[in-house]
Amino acid sequence: MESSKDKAAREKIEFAKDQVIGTIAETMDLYGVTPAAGRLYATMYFEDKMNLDEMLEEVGMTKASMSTSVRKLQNIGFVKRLFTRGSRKHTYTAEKNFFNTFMSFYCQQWEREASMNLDAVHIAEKELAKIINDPSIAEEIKAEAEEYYEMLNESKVYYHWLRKLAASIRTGEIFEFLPKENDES
Amino acid sequence: MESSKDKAAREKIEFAKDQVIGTIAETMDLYGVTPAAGRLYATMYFEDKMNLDEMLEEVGMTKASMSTSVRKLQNIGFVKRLFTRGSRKHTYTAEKNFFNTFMSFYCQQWEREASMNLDAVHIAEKELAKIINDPSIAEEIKAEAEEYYEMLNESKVYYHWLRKLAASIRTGEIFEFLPKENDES
DNA sequence: CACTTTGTTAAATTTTTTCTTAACAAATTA
DNA sequence: TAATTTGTTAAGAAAAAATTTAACAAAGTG
Repeated sequence: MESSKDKAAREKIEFAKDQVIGTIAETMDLYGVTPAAGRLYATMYFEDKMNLDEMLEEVGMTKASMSTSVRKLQNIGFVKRLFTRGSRKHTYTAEKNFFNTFMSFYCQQWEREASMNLDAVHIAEKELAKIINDPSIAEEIKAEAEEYYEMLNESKVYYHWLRKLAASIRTGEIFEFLPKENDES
Repeated sequence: MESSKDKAAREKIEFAKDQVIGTIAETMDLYGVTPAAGRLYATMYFEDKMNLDEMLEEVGMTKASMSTSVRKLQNIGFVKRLFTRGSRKHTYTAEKNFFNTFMSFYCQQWEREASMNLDAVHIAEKELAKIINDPSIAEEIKAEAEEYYEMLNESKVYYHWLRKLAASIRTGEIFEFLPKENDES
């Protein structure tokens, strides 16, 4: 039989894990996921791999909820499906390297922001250019169109920068400028 | 009287603005704000300055809603209060430089993520260290504690990197590595 | 200092989101 | 191929969030 010291130690380990699981789950709202998905990822962080039945056991929610949560986590790159042959159950594993989850999530997010807004800016600029280049339009109106055109043109600098940032994170180039370091400071 | 060409031009300008307002409002969910706050910021983006009454006029929502929205936008650095003397009304202006809104929002967010998780990691590591350094505990349990300790220690590299990233954005250093550029590409 | 205007907050309502129940589809096994 | 297991999806229930109404507080004005 296990000594009472060992039992206490196991409890300490669970306490330590729960501490981290709690904050990860809490901060997962930053990644736009539901509480269920947040708790699931935080739980999986300490597990090698899990299938749906283990998830509902550990997290204490329904299978449907785990199914949708795990798919959401896959979409943002926090969880990967493992292809295990000879088993009906699907197994998943959490991405435990936070640099990878960071990259996956923010690059996706920034790409969405940049492309959506650039699309809108292009459409708007085309309309404004028509006005600016039409000699028969009143000067006052043209001036307004020019002002907005200049604003939108300026905003493109930002969206292109956002894409460059995403690219340099994806390629890992950014770590030449901002290295991953072990030391505190 | 204004010519019909000029009227059409004004409409074109409104169309162009609405195109951009629409997508900004739509992508504002990335910044964790309510639809009301999103629409408000998008509207303010094309205005020099606004007071609450102008906001509810333009956005078409209640004064209470504008009041809470504008405060939320202030918190994340998207809107600033202007101190106008000699008027009872509060006036606000939108931050129109997206580099500044980016900086303000993400630095705040990343600081929250880093500090919350580092706190939890420190607490957890202290517990785990007790087990690792206790000679009377079973090896199997110690091994587990060591495994988790190593994971958590590794995760600190990420959180420190996140803070460095935030710092280099705040100081503007990052633009030496990733310059703001005017050209497409 | 009473009066008016402006902005905030709390309570109630509406809307949206999240989660569960339950029916269904897909895949595996016997 | 029938039976069983597993995972998904749609519909409904529960919970949470956003917005409005309305009461209140704060600040400026006459």
